[in-house]
Amino acid sequence: MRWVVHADEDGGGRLALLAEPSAGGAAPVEVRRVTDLAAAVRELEAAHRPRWVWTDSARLYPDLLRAGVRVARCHDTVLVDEILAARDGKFGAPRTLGAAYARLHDLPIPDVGRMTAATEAVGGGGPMQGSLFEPDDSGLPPELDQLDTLIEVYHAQASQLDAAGPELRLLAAAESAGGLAAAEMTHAGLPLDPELHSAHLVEALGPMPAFGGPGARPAKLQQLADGVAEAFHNPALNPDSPTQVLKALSASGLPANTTRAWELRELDHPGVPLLLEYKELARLYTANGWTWLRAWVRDGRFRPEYVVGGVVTGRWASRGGGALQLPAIVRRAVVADEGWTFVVADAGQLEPRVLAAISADRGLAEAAQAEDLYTELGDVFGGDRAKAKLGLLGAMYGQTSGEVGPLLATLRRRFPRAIGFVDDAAKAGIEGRVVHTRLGRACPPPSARWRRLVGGAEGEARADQVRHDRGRFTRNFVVQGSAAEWALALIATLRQRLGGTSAELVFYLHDEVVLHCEVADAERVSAVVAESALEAARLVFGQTPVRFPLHLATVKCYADAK
DNA sequence: GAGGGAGGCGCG
DNA sequence: AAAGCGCGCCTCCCTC
Repeated sequence: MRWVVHADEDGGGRLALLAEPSAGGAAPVEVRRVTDLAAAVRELEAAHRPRWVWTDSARLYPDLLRAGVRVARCHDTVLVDEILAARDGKFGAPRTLGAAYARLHDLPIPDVGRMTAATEAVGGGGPMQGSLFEPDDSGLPPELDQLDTLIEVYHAQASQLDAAGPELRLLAAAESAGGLAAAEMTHAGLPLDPELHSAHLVEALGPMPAFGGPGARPAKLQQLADGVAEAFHNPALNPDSPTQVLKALSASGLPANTTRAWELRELDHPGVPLLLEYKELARLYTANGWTWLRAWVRDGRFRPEYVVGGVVTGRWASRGGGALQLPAIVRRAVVADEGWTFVVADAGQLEPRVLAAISADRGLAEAAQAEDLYTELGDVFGGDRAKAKLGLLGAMYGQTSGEVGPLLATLRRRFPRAIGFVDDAAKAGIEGRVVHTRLGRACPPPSARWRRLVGGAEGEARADQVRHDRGRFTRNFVVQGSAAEWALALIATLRQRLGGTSAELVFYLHDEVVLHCEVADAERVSAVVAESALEAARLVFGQTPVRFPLHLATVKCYADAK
Protein backbone atom coordinates (compact mmCIF):
# COMPACT_ATOMS: atom_id res chain seq x y z
CA MET A 1 0.00 0.00 0.00
CA ARG A 2 1.32 3.42 -0.96
CA TRP A 3 0.05 6.73 0.34
CA VAL A 4 1.28 9.98 -1.15
CA VAL A 5 1.53 12.89 1.27
CA HIS A 6 1.45 16.60 0.69
CA ALA A 7 1.68 18.79 3.78
CA ASP A 8 0.08 22.22 4.14
CA GLU A 9 1.74 24.96 6.14
CA ASP A 10 -0.82 24.68 8.93
CA GLY A 11 -0.49 21.07 10.04
CA GLY A 12 -3.00 19.68 7.60
CA GLY A 13 -2.51 18.19 4.18
CA ARG A 14 -3.71 15.89 1.47
CA LEU A 15 -3.26 12.15 1.19
CA ALA A 16 -3.58 10.12 -1.98
CA LEU A 17 -3.88 6.35 -2.06
CA LEU A 18 -2.18 4.88 -5.11
CA ALA A 19 -3.55 1.90 -6.95
CA GLU A 20 -1.65 -1.33 -6.52
CA PRO A 21 0.92 -1.66 -9.32
CA SER A 22 -0.85 -4.75 -10.63
CA ALA A 23 -4.08 -2.78 -11.03
CA GLY A 24 -2.37 -0.31 -13.34
CA GLY A 25 -3.32 3.30 -13.82
CA ALA A 26 -1.54 6.32 -12.44
CA ALA A 27 -4.51 8.12 -10.95
CA PRO A 28 -4.97 7.74 -7.19
CA VAL A 29 -7.75 5.52 -5.95
CA GLU A 30 -8.67 7.98 -3.26
CA VAL A 31 -7.69 11.48 -2.14
CA ARG A 32 -8.31 12.79 1.37
CA ARG A 33 -7.92 16.25 2.76
CA VAL A 34 -7.07 16.21 6.45
CA THR A 35 -6.70 18.97 9.00
CA ASP A 36 -4.37 17.00 11.26
CA LEU A 37 -1.79 15.35 9.05
CA ALA A 38 0.16 13.77 11.90
CA ALA A 39 -2.95 12.09 13.26
CA ALA A 40 -3.90 10.80 9.82
CA VAL A 41 -0.43 9.39 9.24
CA ARG A 42 -0.42 7.81 12.68
CA GLU A 43 -3.71 6.03 12.00
CA LEU A 44 -2.81 4.74 8.57
CA GLU A 45 0.62 3.66 9.76
CA ALA A 46 -0.90 1.65 12.61
CA ALA A 47 -3.49 0.06 10.34
CA HIS A 48 -1.46 -0.67 7.20
CA ARG A 49 2.22 0.26 7.51
CA PRO A 50 2.14 1.67 3.97
CA ARG A 51 5.10 2.94 2.01
CA TRP A 52 4.75 6.69 2.38
CA VAL A 53 5.57 8.70 -0.69
CA TRP A 54 6.57 12.25 0.05
CA THR A 55 8.87 14.95 -1.18
CA ASP A 56 11.44 15.08 1.53
CA SER A 57 11.75 13.33 4.87
CA ALA A 58 14.16 16.03 6.04
CA ARG A 59 11.33 18.58 5.91
CA LEU A 60 8.27 16.54 6.79
CA TYR A 61 9.37 13.86 9.20
CA PRO A 62 10.75 16.03 12.03
CA ASP A 63 7.25 17.49 12.55
CA LEU A 64 5.73 14.01 12.60
CA LEU A 65 8.33 12.86 15.12
CA ARG A 66 7.57 15.84 17.32
CA ALA A 67 3.93 14.78 17.17
CA GLY A 68 4.99 11.32 18.29
CA VAL A 69 4.50 9.65 14.91
CA ARG A 70 6.99 7.20 13.43
CA VAL A 71 6.78 5.46 10.10
CA ALA A 72 8.42 2.27 8.89
CA ARG A 73 8.97 2.93 5.20
CA CYS A 74 8.93 5.75 2.71
CA HIS A 75 9.94 6.84 -0.74
CA ASP A 76 11.91 10.08 -0.41
CA THR A 77 11.40 11.78 -3.75
CA VAL A 78 14.22 14.30 -3.56
CA LEU A 79 16.79 11.75 -2.39
CA VAL A 80 15.80 9.35 -5.14
CA ASP A 81 15.85 12.18 -7.65
CA GLU A 82 19.40 12.98 -6.69
CA ILE A 83 20.48 9.38 -7.32
CA LEU A 84 18.71 9.27 -10.67
CA ALA A 85 20.01 12.70 -11.69
CA ALA A 86 23.57 11.62 -10.89
CA ARG A 87 23.19 8.76 -13.32
CA ASP A 88 22.39 11.34 -15.98
CA GLY A 89 25.54 13.22 -15.03
CA LYS A 90 23.64 15.94 -13.18
CA PHE A 91 24.80 17.18 -9.81
CA GLY A 92 24.19 20.08 -7.52
CA ALA A 93 20.48 20.73 -8.01
CA PRO A 94 18.55 21.83 -4.92
CA ARG A 95 16.63 19.09 -3.12
CA THR A 96 13.17 20.21 -4.15
CA LEU A 97 10.18 18.78 -5.94
CA GLY A 98 10.62 21.57 -8.47
CA ALA A 99 14.09 20.33 -9.37
CA ALA A 100 12.84 16.76 -9.77
CA TYR A 101 9.95 17.96 -11.91
CA ALA A 102 12.24 20.12 -14.04
CA ARG A 103 14.60 17.23 -14.61
CA LEU A 104 11.72 14.99 -15.65
CA HIS A 105 10.58 17.50 -18.25
CA ASP A 106 13.97 18.80 -19.31
CA LEU A 107 13.25 22.28 -17.96
CA PRO A 108 15.79 24.59 -16.37
CA ILE A 109 16.34 23.68 -12.71
CA PRO A 110 14.60 26.30 -10.53
CA ASP A 111 17.01 28.02 -8.23
CA VAL A 112 14.99 27.68 -5.06
CA GLY A 113 17.01 26.15 -2.31
CA ARG A 114 15.95 25.15 1.12
CA MET A 115 16.31 27.87 3.66
CA THR A 116 18.85 26.77 6.17
CA ALA A 117 18.44 27.17 9.89
CA ALA A 118 21.08 29.88 9.74
CA THR A 119 19.30 32.03 7.18
CA GLU A 120 16.06 31.65 9.09
CA ALA A 121 17.80 32.70 12.28
CA VAL A 122 19.05 35.95 10.76
CA GLY A 123 15.67 36.73 9.29
CA GLY A 124 16.11 35.44 5.77
CA GLY A 125 13.05 35.32 3.61
CA GLY A 126 13.43 38.57 1.76
CA PRO A 127 11.62 41.87 1.87
CA MET A 128 8.55 40.62 -0.01
CA GLN A 129 7.64 37.91 2.46
CA GLY A 130 5.16 38.61 5.20
CA SER A 131 6.57 35.91 7.45
CA LEU A 132 9.86 34.26 8.21
CA PHE A 133 8.68 31.08 6.58
CA GLU A 134 8.60 30.65 2.86
CA PRO A 135 5.07 29.46 2.06
CA ASP A 136 6.16 27.57 -1.03
CA ASP A 137 9.81 26.74 -1.60
CA SER A 138 9.08 23.75 -3.79
CA GLY A 139 10.42 25.53 -6.85
CA LEU A 140 7.34 24.42 -8.76
CA PRO A 141 5.47 26.73 -11.11
CA PRO A 142 2.48 28.04 -9.09
CA GLU A 143 -0.08 26.73 -11.57
CA LEU A 144 0.90 23.13 -10.84
CA ASP A 145 -0.87 21.21 -8.12
CA GLN A 146 1.80 19.98 -5.73
CA LEU A 147 0.16 16.67 -4.86
CA ASP A 148 -0.53 15.83 -8.50
CA THR A 149 3.01 16.76 -9.42
CA LEU A 150 4.45 14.67 -6.63
CA ILE A 151 2.44 11.69 -7.87
CA GLU A 152 3.64 12.26 -11.41
CA VAL A 153 7.28 12.50 -10.34
CA TYR A 154 6.94 9.44 -8.14
CA HIS A 155 5.54 7.32 -10.97
CA ALA A 156 8.32 8.47 -13.27
CA GLN A 157 10.93 7.60 -10.66
CA ALA A 158 9.37 4.21 -10.01
CA SER A 159 9.54 3.30 -13.66
CA GLN A 160 13.11 4.55 -13.97
CA LEU A 161 14.05 2.43 -10.97
CA ASP A 162 12.26 -0.59 -12.42
CA ALA A 163 14.08 -0.16 -15.69
CA ALA A 164 17.42 0.15 -13.94
CA GLY A 165 17.04 -3.06 -11.95
CA PRO A 166 16.96 -4.44 -8.43
CA GLU A 167 20.25 -2.91 -7.25
CA LEU A 168 19.10 0.64 -7.87
CA ARG A 169 15.69 -0.13 -6.39
CA LEU A 170 17.46 -1.33 -3.28
CA LEU A 171 19.59 1.80 -3.21
CA ALA A 172 16.51 4.00 -3.49
CA ALA A 173 14.78 2.16 -0.66
CA ALA A 174 17.89 2.24 1.53
CA GLU A 175 18.50 5.92 0.86
CA SER A 176 14.89 6.66 1.78
CA ALA A 177 15.24 4.64 4.97
CA GLY A 178 18.39 6.63 5.66
CA GLY A 179 16.35 9.81 5.39
CA LEU A 180 14.02 8.50 8.08
CA ALA A 181 16.88 7.33 10.27
CA ALA A 182 18.61 10.70 9.99
CA ALA A 183 15.53 12.59 11.18
CA GLU A 184 15.04 10.07 13.98
CA MET A 185 18.64 10.48 15.10
CA THR A 186 18.36 14.25 15.20
CA HIS A 187 15.10 13.89 17.10
CA ALA A 188 16.62 11.50 19.65
CA GLY A 189 19.94 13.35 19.95
CA LEU A 190 23.20 11.98 21.27
CA PRO A 191 23.24 12.04 25.08
CA LEU A 192 26.01 14.42 26.11
CA ASP A 193 26.62 15.71 29.62
CA PRO A 194 27.40 19.44 29.29
CA GLU A 195 28.75 19.72 32.85
CA LEU A 196 31.14 16.87 32.23
CA HIS A 197 32.33 18.27 28.93
CA SER A 198 32.81 21.66 30.51
CA ALA A 199 34.87 20.04 33.25
CA HIS A 200 37.05 18.38 30.61
CA LEU A 201 37.49 21.76 28.96
CA VAL A 202 38.53 23.40 32.24
CA GLU A 203 40.97 20.56 32.83
CA ALA A 204 42.55 21.04 29.42
CA LEU A 205 42.27 24.79 28.91
CA GLY A 206 41.69 26.40 32.26
CA PRO A 207 38.49 28.19 33.30
CA MET A 208 36.16 29.57 30.67
CA PRO A 209 37.15 33.15 29.83
CA ALA A 210 34.72 35.63 31.37
CA PHE A 211 34.57 37.69 28.21
CA GLY A 212 34.37 36.11 24.82
CA GLY A 213 35.32 37.73 21.58
CA PRO A 214 38.52 37.67 19.58
CA GLY A 215 41.71 37.58 21.53
CA ALA A 216 40.11 36.17 24.67
CA ARG A 217 41.89 32.96 25.54
CA PRO A 218 41.48 30.57 28.45
CA ALA A 219 44.35 30.72 30.92
CA LYS A 220 46.33 27.69 29.78
CA LEU A 221 45.97 28.68 26.16
CA GLN A 222 47.18 32.20 26.91
CA GLN A 223 50.16 30.86 28.86
CA LEU A 224 51.15 28.71 25.92
CA ALA A 225 50.72 31.61 23.50
CA ASP A 226 52.95 33.75 25.73
CA GLY A 227 55.48 30.94 25.96
CA VAL A 228 55.59 30.58 22.18
CA ALA A 229 56.03 34.33 21.73
CA GLU A 230 58.86 34.36 24.24
CA ALA A 231 60.62 31.35 22.74
CA PHE A 232 60.66 33.03 19.36
CA HIS A 233 61.58 36.45 20.84
CA ASN A 234 58.53 38.07 19.33
CA PRO A 235 56.00 39.41 21.87
CA ALA A 236 53.49 40.22 19.12
CA LEU A 237 53.53 36.73 17.62
CA ASN A 238 50.03 35.34 17.06
CA PRO A 239 50.31 31.54 17.08
CA ASP A 240 47.02 31.32 15.17
CA SER A 241 48.58 32.99 12.16
CA PRO A 242 50.44 30.55 9.92
CA THR A 243 52.09 33.47 8.14
CA GLN A 244 53.49 34.92 11.35
CA VAL A 245 54.55 31.54 12.67
CA LEU A 246 56.34 30.71 9.44
CA LYS A 247 58.22 34.01 9.66
CA ALA A 248 59.16 33.34 13.28
CA LEU A 249 60.44 29.87 12.40
CA SER A 250 62.47 31.22 9.56
CA ALA A 251 63.90 33.99 11.76
CA SER A 252 65.06 31.27 14.17
CA GLY A 253 66.77 29.44 11.34
CA LEU A 254 64.25 26.60 11.24
CA PRO A 255 63.43 25.07 7.88
CA ALA A 256 59.68 24.69 7.43
CA ASN A 257 57.38 25.07 4.47
CA THR A 258 54.16 24.84 6.42
CA THR A 259 53.11 25.04 10.05
CA ARG A 260 51.44 21.64 10.02
CA ALA A 261 51.98 19.57 13.11
CA TRP A 262 53.76 16.71 11.33
CA GLU A 263 56.31 19.13 9.94
CA LEU A 264 56.79 21.06 13.17
CA ARG A 265 57.53 17.82 15.00
CA GLU A 266 60.68 17.43 12.92
CA LEU A 267 62.07 20.72 14.21
CA ASP A 268 64.42 21.06 17.16
CA HIS A 269 63.61 24.27 19.02
CA PRO A 270 62.29 25.03 22.52
CA GLY A 271 59.31 26.92 21.09
CA VAL A 272 58.09 24.03 18.97
CA PRO A 273 56.62 21.77 21.70
CA LEU A 274 54.79 24.78 23.13
CA LEU A 275 53.47 25.66 19.70
CA LEU A 276 52.28 22.11 19.09
CA GLU A 277 50.48 22.03 22.41
CA TYR A 278 48.99 25.44 21.72
CA LYS A 279 47.65 24.30 18.35
CA GLU A 280 46.06 21.21 19.82
CA LEU A 281 44.33 23.10 22.63
CA ALA A 282 43.35 26.01 20.39
CA ARG A 283 41.64 23.54 18.13
CA LEU A 284 39.69 22.13 21.06
CA TYR A 285 38.75 25.60 22.26
CA THR A 286 37.49 26.84 18.91
CA ALA A 287 35.93 23.66 17.54
CA ASN A 288 34.41 22.06 20.64
CA GLY A 289 34.73 24.63 23.41
CA TRP A 290 32.08 26.39 25.44
CA THR A 291 30.70 28.23 22.43
CA TRP A 292 30.13 24.92 20.67
CA LEU A 293 28.57 23.47 23.79
CA ARG A 294 26.08 26.31 24.10
CA ALA A 295 25.22 26.25 20.42
CA TRP A 296 24.73 22.53 19.92
CA VAL A 297 23.92 20.82 23.18
CA ARG A 298 20.43 21.32 24.63
CA ASP A 299 18.80 19.38 27.43
CA GLY A 300 21.69 16.95 27.55
CA ARG A 301 21.44 16.05 23.87
CA PHE A 302 23.72 16.87 20.93
CA ARG A 303 21.44 17.30 17.93
CA PRO A 304 23.31 17.75 14.67
CA GLU A 305 21.58 17.76 11.33
CA TYR A 306 22.57 14.88 9.08
CA VAL A 307 22.66 15.26 5.32
CA VAL A 308 21.85 11.90 3.80
CA GLY A 309 23.88 11.28 0.68
CA GLY A 310 25.60 14.63 1.28
CA VAL A 311 28.93 13.26 0.10
CA VAL A 312 29.28 12.36 -3.60
CA THR A 313 30.12 8.79 -2.68
CA GLY A 314 26.84 8.44 -0.81
CA ARG A 315 28.28 8.88 2.62
CA TRP A 316 26.39 11.18 4.91
CA ALA A 317 27.52 14.68 5.67
CA SER A 318 26.40 16.84 8.56
CA ARG A 319 25.51 20.44 9.01
CA GLY A 320 26.40 22.29 12.16
CA GLY A 321 28.28 21.16 15.19
CA GLY A 322 30.87 19.16 13.29
CA ALA A 323 28.99 15.98 14.10
CA LEU A 324 31.15 13.67 12.04
CA GLN A 325 34.39 14.96 13.54
CA LEU A 326 33.62 14.56 17.24
CA PRO A 327 37.07 14.32 18.81
CA ALA A 328 37.91 11.78 21.48
CA ILE A 329 37.70 14.30 24.31
CA VAL A 330 34.07 15.13 23.46
CA ARG A 331 33.21 11.44 23.40
CA ARG A 332 34.26 11.29 27.04
CA ALA A 333 31.19 13.40 27.84
CA VAL A 334 28.85 11.20 25.81
CA VAL A 335 27.30 9.26 28.66
CA ALA A 336 24.19 7.10 28.62
CA ASP A 337 21.15 8.01 30.72
CA GLU A 338 20.65 6.47 34.16
CA GLY A 339 19.72 2.83 33.66
CA TRP A 340 20.64 3.04 30.00
CA THR A 341 23.73 2.13 28.03
CA PHE A 342 25.29 2.46 24.61
CA VAL A 343 25.74 -0.38 22.20
CA VAL A 344 28.50 0.76 19.86
CA ALA A 345 29.19 -1.24 16.72
CA ASP A 346 31.89 -0.51 14.22
CA ALA A 347 32.84 -2.47 11.15
CA GLY A 348 36.50 -3.37 11.20
CA GLN A 349 38.50 -2.82 8.01
CA LEU A 350 35.33 -2.18 6.07
CA GLU A 351 36.86 -0.80 2.88
CA PRO A 352 39.31 -3.61 2.05
CA ARG A 353 36.54 -6.11 2.75
CA VAL A 354 34.24 -4.20 0.44
CA LEU A 355 36.94 -4.27 -2.21
CA ALA A 356 37.20 -8.04 -1.82
CA ALA A 357 33.43 -8.37 -2.25
CA ILE A 358 32.92 -6.05 -5.21
CA SER A 359 35.93 -7.35 -7.11
CA ALA A 360 35.14 -10.99 -6.31
CA ASP A 361 38.84 -11.58 -5.75
CA ARG A 362 39.04 -15.06 -4.27
CA GLY A 363 42.34 -14.59 -2.56
CA LEU A 364 41.39 -11.34 -0.88
CA ALA A 365 37.96 -12.73 0.00
CA GLU A 366 39.66 -15.62 1.71
CA ALA A 367 41.81 -13.25 3.73
CA ALA A 368 38.67 -11.27 4.48
CA GLN A 369 37.23 -14.23 6.34
CA ALA A 370 39.65 -13.54 9.13
CA GLU A 371 38.90 -11.23 12.01
CA ASP A 372 42.01 -9.20 11.17
CA LEU A 373 42.39 -8.98 7.44
CA TYR A 374 45.78 -7.27 7.54
CA THR A 375 47.37 -9.91 9.73
CA GLU A 376 46.04 -12.52 7.37
CA LEU A 377 47.52 -10.58 4.49
CA GLY A 378 50.83 -10.18 6.27
CA ASP A 379 51.98 -13.55 4.95
CA VAL A 380 52.28 -11.98 1.55
CA PHE A 381 54.84 -9.59 2.98
CA GLY A 382 56.79 -11.99 5.14
CA GLY A 383 54.50 -11.57 8.11
CA ASP A 384 54.65 -7.79 8.10
CA ARG A 385 51.12 -6.61 8.92
CA ALA A 386 52.02 -2.93 8.59
CA LYS A 387 53.17 -3.44 5.02
CA ALA A 388 49.97 -5.24 4.14
CA LYS A 389 47.89 -2.39 5.50
CA LEU A 390 49.97 0.30 3.83
CA GLY A 391 49.89 -1.49 0.50
CA LEU A 392 46.18 -2.12 0.50
CA LEU A 393 45.30 1.40 1.59
CA GLY A 394 47.66 2.69 -1.07
CA ALA A 395 45.83 0.62 -3.67
CA MET A 396 42.46 2.02 -2.62
CA TYR A 397 43.65 5.62 -2.34
CA GLY A 398 45.94 5.68 -5.33
CA GLN A 399 49.18 6.19 -3.50
CA THR A 400 52.22 5.34 -5.56
CA SER A 401 55.14 7.12 -3.98
CA GLY A 402 57.41 6.17 -1.15
CA GLU A 403 57.62 2.58 -0.06
CA VAL A 404 54.14 1.80 -1.36
CA GLY A 405 55.23 1.19 -4.96
CA PRO A 406 56.85 -2.20 -4.49
CA LEU A 407 54.11 -3.31 -2.07
CA LEU A 408 51.56 -2.55 -4.73
CA ALA A 409 53.37 -4.70 -7.27
CA THR A 410 53.25 -7.63 -4.87
CA LEU A 411 49.55 -7.10 -4.17
CA ARG A 412 48.81 -6.87 -7.86
CA ARG A 413 50.46 -10.23 -8.42
CA ARG A 414 48.70 -11.91 -5.52
CA PHE A 415 45.27 -10.27 -5.82
CA PRO A 416 44.94 -9.45 -9.51
CA ARG A 417 41.18 -9.07 -9.54
CA ALA A 418 41.02 -6.80 -6.50
CA ILE A 419 43.80 -4.48 -7.59
CA GLY A 420 42.62 -4.74 -11.19
CA PHE A 421 39.19 -3.55 -10.07
CA VAL A 422 40.45 -0.31 -8.56
CA ASP A 423 42.98 0.12 -11.38
CA ASP A 424 40.10 -0.08 -13.86
CA ALA A 425 38.17 2.51 -11.88
CA ALA A 426 41.22 4.79 -11.93
CA LYS A 427 41.64 4.29 -15.65
CA ALA A 428 38.01 5.22 -16.23
CA GLY A 429 38.49 8.39 -14.24
CA ILE A 430 41.65 9.36 -16.05
CA GLU A 431 39.88 8.90 -19.36
CA GLY A 432 37.01 11.11 -18.25
CA ARG A 433 34.47 8.34 -17.86
CA VAL A 434 32.24 7.83 -14.82
CA VAL A 435 32.22 4.91 -12.40
CA HIS A 436 29.46 3.42 -10.25
CA THR A 437 29.18 1.91 -6.81
CA ARG A 438 27.96 -1.60 -6.19
CA LEU A 439 24.31 -0.55 -6.21
CA GLY A 440 24.70 1.93 -9.06
CA ARG A 441 25.36 5.34 -7.57
CA ALA A 442 27.23 7.36 -10.19
CA CYS A 443 30.23 9.59 -9.66
CA PRO A 444 30.24 13.08 -11.17
CA PRO A 445 31.42 13.45 -14.75
CA PRO A 446 34.53 15.54 -15.33
CA SER A 447 33.98 19.25 -14.94
CA ALA A 448 34.38 21.71 -17.80
CA ARG A 449 37.52 22.95 -16.09
CA TRP A 450 38.92 19.43 -16.01
CA ARG A 451 38.28 18.96 -19.72
CA ARG A 452 39.91 22.28 -20.48
CA LEU A 453 43.02 21.46 -18.48
CA VAL A 454 43.24 17.96 -19.92
CA GLY A 455 42.97 19.56 -23.34
CA GLY A 456 46.53 20.58 -22.64
CA ALA A 457 46.22 24.30 -23.13
CA GLU A 458 48.08 24.93 -19.90
CA GLY A 459 50.87 22.45 -20.36
CA GLU A 460 51.41 18.73 -20.30
CA ALA A 461 52.36 18.48 -16.63
CA ARG A 462 49.19 20.21 -15.47
CA ALA A 463 47.06 18.00 -17.71
CA ASP A 464 48.70 14.90 -16.31
CA GLN A 465 48.18 16.15 -12.80
CA VAL A 466 44.43 16.71 -13.06
CA ARG A 467 43.89 13.47 -14.95
CA HIS A 468 45.56 11.50 -12.22
CA ASP A 469 43.77 13.47 -9.49
CA ARG A 470 40.54 12.30 -11.04
CA GLY A 471 41.89 8.77 -11.34
CA ARG A 472 42.51 8.68 -7.60
CA PHE A 473 39.02 10.02 -7.00
CA THR A 474 37.24 7.39 -9.12
CA ARG A 475 39.54 4.66 -7.77
CA ASN A 476 38.42 5.50 -4.26
CA PHE A 477 34.81 6.26 -5.22
CA VAL A 478 33.92 2.67 -6.05
CA VAL A 479 35.20 1.43 -2.71
CA GLN A 480 34.10 4.23 -0.42
CA GLY A 481 30.70 4.44 -2.11
CA SER A 482 30.05 0.70 -1.93
CA ALA A 483 31.11 0.71 1.71
CA ALA A 484 28.61 3.51 2.32
CA GLU A 485 25.95 1.27 0.80
CA TRP A 486 26.72 -1.52 3.20
CA ALA A 487 26.46 0.95 6.09
CA LEU A 488 23.21 2.37 4.71
CA ALA A 489 21.78 -1.15 4.41
CA LEU A 490 22.83 -1.75 8.01
CA ILE A 491 20.98 1.36 9.17
CA ALA A 492 17.90 0.48 7.13
CA THR A 493 17.81 -3.07 8.47
CA LEU A 494 18.53 -2.00 12.02
CA ARG A 495 15.68 0.46 12.24
CA GLN A 496 13.28 -2.19 11.05
CA ARG A 497 14.49 -4.78 13.52
CA LEU A 498 14.91 -2.73 16.66
CA GLY A 499 11.17 -2.48 17.13
CA GLY A 500 10.10 -3.92 20.46
CA THR A 501 13.36 -2.91 22.14
CA SER A 502 14.11 0.31 23.95
CA ALA A 503 16.97 1.01 21.55
CA GLU A 504 17.29 4.19 19.56
CA LEU A 505 19.88 4.97 16.95
CA VAL A 506 21.66 8.07 18.24
CA PHE A 507 24.80 8.37 16.14
CA TYR A 508 26.13 7.11 12.84
CA LEU A 509 29.63 7.68 11.52
CA HIS A 510 30.42 6.07 8.16
CA ASP A 511 31.16 2.57 9.48
CA GLU A 512 29.99 2.87 13.04
CA VAL A 513 26.62 3.08 14.79
CA VAL A 514 25.74 4.05 18.34
CA LEU A 515 22.53 2.81 19.92
CA HIS A 516 21.12 4.02 23.21
CA CYS A 517 19.08 1.42 25.08
CA GLU A 518 18.05 0.23 28.50
CA VAL A 519 20.77 -1.79 30.18
CA ALA A 520 18.52 -4.85 30.27
CA ASP A 521 18.14 -4.69 26.48
CA ALA A 522 21.83 -4.44 25.61
CA GLU A 523 22.41 -8.09 24.88
CA ARG A 524 19.40 -8.40 22.65
CA VAL A 525 20.24 -5.17 20.87
CA SER A 526 23.80 -6.36 20.24
CA ALA A 527 22.41 -9.52 18.69
CA VAL A 528 20.10 -7.50 16.46
CA VAL A 529 23.02 -5.37 15.30
CA ALA A 530 25.08 -8.44 14.46
CA GLU A 531 22.20 -9.99 12.50
CA SER A 532 21.57 -6.72 10.70
CA ALA A 533 25.20 -6.54 9.63
CA LEU A 534 24.90 -9.98 8.07
CA GLU A 535 21.70 -8.94 6.35
CA ALA A 536 23.35 -5.76 5.06
CA ALA A 537 26.14 -7.79 3.47
CA ARG A 538 23.62 -10.15 1.90
CA LEU A 539 21.53 -7.28 0.54
CA VAL A 540 24.38 -5.32 -0.96
CA PHE A 541 26.86 -8.00 -2.00
CA GLY A 542 24.67 -11.08 -2.39
CA GLN A 543 26.46 -14.38 -1.98
CA THR A 544 29.97 -13.56 -0.89
CA PRO A 545 32.50 -15.39 1.24
CA VAL A 546 33.67 -12.04 2.60
CA ARG A 547 32.92 -11.47 6.27
CA PHE A 548 32.18 -8.06 7.74
CA PRO A 549 32.99 -8.53 11.41
CA LEU A 550 31.62 -6.01 13.84
CA HIS A 551 33.38 -4.75 16.88
CA LEU A 552 30.58 -4.59 19.45
CA ALA A 553 30.86 -2.83 22.78
CA THR A 554 28.33 -2.15 25.51
CA VAL A 555 29.54 0.95 27.30
CA LYS A 556 28.26 3.64 29.60
CA CYS A 557 30.52 6.19 27.91
CA TYR A 558 31.14 6.46 24.17
CA ALA A 559 34.87 7.06 24.67
CA ASP A 560 35.20 3.58 26.20
CA ALA A 561 34.09 1.85 23.01
CA LYS A 562 37.49 1.94 21.35
C1' DG B 1 31.85 44.17 6.67
C1' DA B 2 30.56 40.39 3.77
C1' DG B 3 32.46 36.72 1.24
C1' DG B 4 35.64 33.42 0.03
C1' DG B 5 40.15 30.99 -0.55
C1' DA B 6 43.95 29.05 2.01
C1' DG B 7 45.92 26.76 5.81
C1' DG B 8 45.11 23.67 9.19
C1' DC B 9 43.12 19.65 11.72
C1' DG B 10 39.33 16.77 13.58
C1' DC B 11 36.76 12.38 11.93
C1' DG B 12 36.08 7.98 8.77
C1' DA C 1 53.63 20.92 -1.58
C1' DA C 2 52.91 14.71 2.96
C1' DA C 3 53.21 10.40 0.46
C1' DG C 4 46.95 8.96 -0.38
C1' DC C 5 40.51 9.21 -0.71
C1' DG C 6 36.07 11.65 1.43
C1' DC C 7 34.20 15.43 4.47
C1' DG C 8 33.09 20.23 8.09
C1' DC C 9 34.56 24.09 10.31
C1' DC C 10 37.78 27.09 12.60
C1' DT C 11 40.96 31.45 11.92
C1' DC C 12 43.55 34.32 9.04
C1' DC C 13 43.80 37.37 5.40
C1' DC C 14 42.82 39.28 1.06
C1' DT C 15 39.29 41.24 -2.15
C1' DC C 16 35.33 43.68 -3.31
